[in-house]
Amino acid sequence: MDRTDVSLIALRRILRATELYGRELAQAAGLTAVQFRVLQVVGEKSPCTATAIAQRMGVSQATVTSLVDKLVRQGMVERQRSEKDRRQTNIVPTDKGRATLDSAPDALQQRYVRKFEALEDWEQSMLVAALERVASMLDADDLDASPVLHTGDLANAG
Amino acid sequence: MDRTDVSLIALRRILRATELYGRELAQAAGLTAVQFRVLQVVGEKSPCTATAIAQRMGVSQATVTSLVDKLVRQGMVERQRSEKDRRQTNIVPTDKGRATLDSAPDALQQRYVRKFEALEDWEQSMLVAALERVASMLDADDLDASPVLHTGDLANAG
DNA sequence: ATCATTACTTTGACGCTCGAAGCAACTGAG
DNA sequence: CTCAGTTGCTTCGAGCGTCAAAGTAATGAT
Repeated sequence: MDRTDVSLIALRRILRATELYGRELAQAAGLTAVQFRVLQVVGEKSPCTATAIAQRMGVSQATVTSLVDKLVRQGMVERQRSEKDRRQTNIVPTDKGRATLDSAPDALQQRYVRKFEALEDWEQSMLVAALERVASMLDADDLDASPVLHTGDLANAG
Repeated sequence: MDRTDVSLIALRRILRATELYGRELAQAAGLTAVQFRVLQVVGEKSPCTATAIAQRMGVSQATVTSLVDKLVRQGMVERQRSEKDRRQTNIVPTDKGRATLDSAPDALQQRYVRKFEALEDWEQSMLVAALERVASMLDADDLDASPVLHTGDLANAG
């Protein structure tokens, strides 16, 4: 087993961990992974249009509509007709939605952040350099990326 | 933006890249990401039972049955009753299935492998150490991990 | 023989995803 | 002002992935 394989295995462990994390998270919140992800996006930038969410998540508008429907039905978010442009619908989290976000276990990300911040300064630098290196080795061109871990569809967890 | 955020963003880029890769790959092969993943697993360990695939992929047997059905319908794999234990069904790739595997673009992994192997010795060591570090920061307990990149369901890519 | 276990398939239900088509509102050219 | 084009979102219809539960078949232990 050469080093290339070892590095691929480590990558796979990373993917796997985030995948499982998504399911865990969703289950704990009573939502699916993707629904939770929408809630996260809405929570980050509160007056948030459907199109913005779609672009952010890399899915179609139709998909967002369906996801938002479900979140509305569960009282997590609300639709509000925009005053400026009445074609737009702003999607805002309800109190319940915010509470869900705050109380989400966030086990994985928390664990990661805690461990990361416990590292020595030079170790942090090394990890950042390595991760960015790997990222650039993997992706051709780039897109927005926010400091929020999530697992995409992966997750069509049923 | 502190270093923790930077590291999270890099992680997200990695996840995103592998996610997109899965779709690309699948589309090129005329299969979905998950179907292709099954084919990969079958290709790796050829006499392969449904249960083995299910465990390897972290899904239920029922799901594997449904996925294998689709691969059979497309002539990618065959079911063969085991001689030893006639409850078991061995799933083996057909010639077409092997051809599909061989000719799969494998763009991302190829790109990664090529770049990784072009690195200096010490750089490889550094990356491996960093990736394993991150992996251990993310996953609590571990499971099998093979040197094959993929994106799980995540993705229920439709 | 019989009962429990194992391996797989079937069934029914749900979630995610999309493209296409539709509706409502805005915008710009004339 | 008006009409055509564009934009933002929703609805509809369809396919895929996923699972739990129930069913079938074969093995194994007693």
